[in-house]
Amino acid sequence: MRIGELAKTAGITPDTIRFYEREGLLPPPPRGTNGYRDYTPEAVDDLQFIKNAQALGLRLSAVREVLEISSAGEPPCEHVRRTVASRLGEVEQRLKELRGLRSTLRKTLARFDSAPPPVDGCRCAVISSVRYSGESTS
Amino acid sequence: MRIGELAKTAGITPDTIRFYEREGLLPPPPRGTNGYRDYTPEAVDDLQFIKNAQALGLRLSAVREVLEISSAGEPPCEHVRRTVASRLGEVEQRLKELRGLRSTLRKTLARFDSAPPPVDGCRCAVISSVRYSGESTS
DNA sequence: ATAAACCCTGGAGTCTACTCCATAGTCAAG
DNA sequence: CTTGACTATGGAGTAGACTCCAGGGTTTAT
Repeated sequence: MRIGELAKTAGITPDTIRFYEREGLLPPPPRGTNGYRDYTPEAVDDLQFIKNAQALGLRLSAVREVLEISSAGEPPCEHVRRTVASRLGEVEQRLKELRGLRSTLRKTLARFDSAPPPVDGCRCAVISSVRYSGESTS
Repeated sequence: MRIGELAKTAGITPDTIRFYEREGLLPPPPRGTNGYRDYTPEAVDDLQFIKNAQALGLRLSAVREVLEISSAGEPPCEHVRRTVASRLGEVEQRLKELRGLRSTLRKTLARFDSAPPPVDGCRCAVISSVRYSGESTS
């Protein structure tokens, strides 16, 4: 099948597929005499694999690592397990941060209700008095 | 004071201060005859204000909005309140997503324990069978 | 006087995962 | 045959918040 059909089947765009190929995430398919990529149905699974990995919050670089190990003949499962475990750690850390941030935001909002009326030319007394507990935010 | 001293006091780098100035987040200070920036102690508060806003997870563009409103003579408090409230909504949404992702990751990890031993040349049965509930992840 | 440490500018690079573009060749339908 | 839909390539652009660099002037301490 051609790239457009594959894209529609996988629910992404041809541009993304070509991007994955450039990035080494998708094996380059054979080409027809016109130069068009000619995919086998396997490519759908390849793309689904990438989507699944992304759904776990893995980066494309992690996917590439897995594929490299895999194409070296090793079963990449142990590597994947470690990647997933490490990702879980990140997510838990992030949850902690966000809970702290939520608390700060709530307190900040509450402070607006008890804040003195704004003075002309002031910056914002509430923000100026923010005290935060967490670290990174974004 | 000069930029290096201000930077040290505020706990950031001179590069970041110049960046803020370029971005309109920090008023350009007067210059000495040598062209060096010459800050008043107020600049420390200005930087602290930015840091506080960032600690609430606000973007620099939001900070800039606040400063623009403020320098137009209006007290920006109501705008800030709405910004903070909206940010709280984002954070709560993100918490929801991350809890979903954490659950998926945990289930995925658990599946490694009950997975059949890896076969040579396999991609990774566990990832291939991921079923996710949440939407965005990153 | 000389070296270390500071300051200036404009501009490019970082990271991630795409997305869009121009230019051009190819194919299918009417 | 023309029109429109598809494909190809290489390269640039996006967001966000910096960070680093080259190439040059200045200050400070020894």
